[in-house]
Amino acid sequence: MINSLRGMNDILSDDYERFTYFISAATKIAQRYGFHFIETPLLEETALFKRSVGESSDIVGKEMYQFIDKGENDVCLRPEGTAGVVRAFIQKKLDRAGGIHRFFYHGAMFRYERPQKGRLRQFHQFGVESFGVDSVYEDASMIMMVSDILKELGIGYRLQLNSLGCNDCMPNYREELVAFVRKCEGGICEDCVRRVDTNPIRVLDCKNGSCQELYIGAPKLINHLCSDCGNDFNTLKKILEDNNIEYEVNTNLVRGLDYYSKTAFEFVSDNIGSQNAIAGGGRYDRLVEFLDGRATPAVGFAMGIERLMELIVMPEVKKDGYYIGALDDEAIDMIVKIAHNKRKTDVVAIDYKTKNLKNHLKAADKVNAKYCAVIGSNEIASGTIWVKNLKDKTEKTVTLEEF
RNA sequence: GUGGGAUUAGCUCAGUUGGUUAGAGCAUUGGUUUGUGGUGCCGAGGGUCACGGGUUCGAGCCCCGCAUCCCACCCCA
Repeated sequence: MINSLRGMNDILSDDYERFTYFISAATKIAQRYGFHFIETPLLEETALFKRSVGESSDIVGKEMYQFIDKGENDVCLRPEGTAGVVRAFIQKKLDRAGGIHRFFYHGAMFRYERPQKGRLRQFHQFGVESFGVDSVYEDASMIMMVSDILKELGIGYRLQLNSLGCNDCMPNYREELVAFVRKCEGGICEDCVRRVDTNPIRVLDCKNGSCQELYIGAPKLINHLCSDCGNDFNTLKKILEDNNIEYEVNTNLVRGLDYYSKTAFEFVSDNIGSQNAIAGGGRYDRLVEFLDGRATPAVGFAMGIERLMELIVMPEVKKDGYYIGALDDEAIDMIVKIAHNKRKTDVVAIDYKTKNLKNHLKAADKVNAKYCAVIGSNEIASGTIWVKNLKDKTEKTVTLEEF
């Protein structure tokens, strides 16, 4: 027997119901915010991710499905969605066109990681990207959109907020932090030693207790923001407060992808295990230029659909459509024909075998039909069909034309 | 990539110190004396005990390997 590859799931039955329910709810809300759908390829040139996500990140450094195709191109399955959207944005010359462009997307992403709960090798994200708006109000609007989507789905969350600073303030801070951590060397764990070189801000997030003690006096980025970044961060907090969105400032919050600057946020859930980030995003004003486009401010977020599916509170399934059954063999051909006609407008389940009325009613319940319609010898003789409303339990006999 | 746990029917799980024919609930399916259900009653089907080796007279149970899932690290959505 051939099984699916490790970390790659089939989505069907109840899972599929949840999956599509999420997509339709998120799509509806993204459209209310003025976003339009974009579909980009699953396969892209590897260089796209090396330049955008960054080679120092784990995602690009060790988790990509990368290979050389038959045309000798170095390609990989996309590990995230933003890079492809930005590439499309530039390729279609929308950066030159100017103005505001807002997109949403959803689809499969691929990362070669060790699977665990909430972490798959092929997983699905829903994301949005907004180009051309440098106002922090757009950042706030992203957060409001995530909040609206989660609310629509009945999902509780905690919102964590941080500012990563910009080109003016971040590099100085980074140097200061690296200098501080280097003084602690000897006392810190192996991971932190490595992080100093790869992604120094991550040391602040270390789960090792003894490292944390050493970092108590570490410089905080939030205190080193330039006036622009500081003002924007304060404005953002005020907008969220005005709109009744609770947040906590987490000065250790870092996005794992290199392209983020200024606003960074993450929505976490306490109910799905250690892989608890259900949505994350932020501003990436430098990325378009970095990928050879004309400098364009941008902000976006992505949500992990599989992680959210566990948390979605599904609406109650309503009884719908018809079940049509035959009490006598002679009626079978009749119900097939009736069902064929009825299916022009309604969901219709039929049984090809005769049953007694009791079993037909049972079967109608099983498929969650609203009406159970049955034809037996009485109905054949009079050219009628017996119909029972399974919800209010009323029943009537109508002519076939009326049905 | 590192460490730990699990794997028995479609699903959730029992299975005694290694001993005849591996069980339950739910689900499926049939019937329930002549046309009223979702919640009665009776029956039936369904298992190479994940896979591959080993120990033993004998393995679902013990040992080794392997795969997958789960948990933590790591990373992130």
